[in-house]
Amino acid sequence: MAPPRTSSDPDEAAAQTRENSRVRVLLPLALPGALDYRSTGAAPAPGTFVRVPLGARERIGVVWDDVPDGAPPPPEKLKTIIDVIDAPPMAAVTRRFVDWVANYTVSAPGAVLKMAMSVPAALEPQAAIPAFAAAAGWQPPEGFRMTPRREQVLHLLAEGPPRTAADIRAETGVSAQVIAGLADAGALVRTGLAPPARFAVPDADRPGPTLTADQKAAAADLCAAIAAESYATIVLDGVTGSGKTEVYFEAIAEALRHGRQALVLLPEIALSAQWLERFEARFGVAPAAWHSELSTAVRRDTWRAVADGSARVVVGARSALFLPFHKLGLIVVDEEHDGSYKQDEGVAYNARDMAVLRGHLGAIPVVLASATPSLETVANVEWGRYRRVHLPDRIGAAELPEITLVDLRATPPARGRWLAPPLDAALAETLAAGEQALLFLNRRGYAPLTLCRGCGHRLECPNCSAWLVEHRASHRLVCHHCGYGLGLPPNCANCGAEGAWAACGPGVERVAEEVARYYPDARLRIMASDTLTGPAAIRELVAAVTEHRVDVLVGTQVIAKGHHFPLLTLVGVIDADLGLTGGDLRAAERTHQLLTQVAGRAGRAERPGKVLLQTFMPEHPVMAALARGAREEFLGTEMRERERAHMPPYGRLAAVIVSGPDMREVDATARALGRVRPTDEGLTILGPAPAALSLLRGRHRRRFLVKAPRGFNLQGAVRGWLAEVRPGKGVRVQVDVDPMSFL
DNA sequence: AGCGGCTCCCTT
DNA sequence: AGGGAGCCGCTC
Repeated sequence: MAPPRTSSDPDEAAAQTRENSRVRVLLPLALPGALDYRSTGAAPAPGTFVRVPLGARERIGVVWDDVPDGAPPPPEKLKTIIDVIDAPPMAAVTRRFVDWVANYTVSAPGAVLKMAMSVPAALEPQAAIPAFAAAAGWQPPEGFRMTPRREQVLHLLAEGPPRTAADIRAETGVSAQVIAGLADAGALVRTGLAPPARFAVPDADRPGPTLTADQKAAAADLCAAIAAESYATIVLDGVTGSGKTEVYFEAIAEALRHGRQALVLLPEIALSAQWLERFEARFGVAPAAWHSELSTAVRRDTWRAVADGSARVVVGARSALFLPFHKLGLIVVDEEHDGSYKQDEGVAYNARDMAVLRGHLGAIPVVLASATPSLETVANVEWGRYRRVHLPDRIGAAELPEITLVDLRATPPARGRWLAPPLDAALAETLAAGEQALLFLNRRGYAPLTLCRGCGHRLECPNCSAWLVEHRASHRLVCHHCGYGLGLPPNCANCGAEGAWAACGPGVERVAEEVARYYPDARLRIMASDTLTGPAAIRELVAAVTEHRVDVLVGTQVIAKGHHFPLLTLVGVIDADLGLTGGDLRAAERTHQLLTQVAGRAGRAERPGKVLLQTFMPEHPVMAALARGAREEFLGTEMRERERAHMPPYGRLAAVIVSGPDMREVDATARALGRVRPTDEGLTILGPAPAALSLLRGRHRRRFLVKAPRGFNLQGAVRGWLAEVRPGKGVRVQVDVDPMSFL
């Protein structure tokens, strides 16, 4: 390695360092930080995508602008950047976002970068479409015959831009031979055309549905925030059926008028057929969609279109947050309370909170929409961090449905049935009136537990501490955590009894069986995530319900999400207590949200809706609040409870999960962590304790819960703590900042 | 996350 | 000695 050349000329010295400079490159791998490379020639600017050698292979990374951590590697270790990728560089705001998310979630920046580089194919050179252009200054050579057809083609191309052979033929009617002949004569040159835009521009000024006075006021409020072009988080808090979607559509329209892109996050994009219809009704075209089921070609084109700004509105699942927006002007998080915004595997992040962070970094407004805002969001409004825009009423003549509790102790269902007499009667009445009913049970399959009548042996998953759920339609017993499945064994493995299996408890299939038996004429459908595979199936079912080809819909929580069925007047909740068991501190909040959303499916048009909640504990605060429509009261009580326990949003929480295939190794690592737990003032570390699922996918799990006051550097403390212990063989230590479950 | 390189243990 | 399988640790 040649020593740095000393020079008396400062300019020359500067040129020298630039020409052989050290460049930080972040790779989309779970490495602890960026790596240093040498660049021949001028150092590429931060954000540039570069191909670099890594061990024996090559990877594409991004030139990063962070400061070296620890001692930089000696110059002789540096390898040289192979080449610069010809793609728009990663924007500074995206780079900062990656760093912030990594920091917040206590994960490797490269692991976050991987989410922001999820489409490697988008960085490859874009294939141009072959086309012809008129050759500049071409003169007919000796012996060239200028036929009318040839002249026609030359005239066309002299006037306009290059065209494909197919376009030339379509516009002139000449044959392929004419074009080839002109190309041979040098009159036309082959060139490349950029592929046509995949996404049409939504029309912001297309007249949409007429808004109510409340909606107009709320929309004006959001539009003012867009026009300010600065950060703000606005909570769009409106009851189910109040038309929140149409309100934030106006904010999207305003962002479009300002030449900006808009991003809408939905909890489950695959289930949002109705949302897409409403978008098209308002803007005339479909938005760009982003979710896991896109084909690779669509994914690549969408990524590029987001990067070059031609995709103006993107609707997507949480991963859409990491798309390379060119000029983002608005983020909407619809159903912000929804648990599916939380990613649990890999980088554990909550897309709602990271959306707020992204808005902050990009100086753009963020809209959090919900009929049942999370306690965190309610608290942030109270503390003045978020602003609230309220829609108190349903639109049109629709009223919020009346919610009645069915006390299962006073009026239990008949033996072998799940519908108690009051719900059964209401269902009969609804069907007689020619209206639709929805029976809600948040449990897939036929029965959640199968046991042997002979010895009480339970069928459990070998890889998880969970029962196998019977799915009668597919004749299988399935683990809902790892996917393990088997057919029902003929004999009990424990006592050998034959055919002595007893199905315990109901799932949606079993409720549907009961409806089919007692209401043989009712047209019945089941809606659950495992019975509806793919957007087409969902679209079909939604259409069937909307067109009244279905009388009774039995479903899990997938039905709670935003569907609008005008003829649906009865909602029956089979087991309202289901989410309250287990003692999680968030259980009451989650149950209140879920049941409010489910109840909100009833009576969304002219006909009034009715909701019956079957419960063993009608006096429970959640049930009482639902029955009285006392949301604010419930939130107040719940908030005081959290404050008393120093739990979120009044305290900060992180879960540390230690997992591995060998229980002794897991326990050894957990105990080692326990011994060196930090003792900072204000910090409490509980554990190690068996995690909620102490065995999951063949891995034993132990868990710590780290509690800290608001404003405490929780991530710093956790990072420092974990760095002190080397995990045992096969053991992984994962951090979940702001866990959804407090258990 | 991969991949080389290491060890360990089995085979011949 | 030869060689394959699993695991550890490095990657600028």
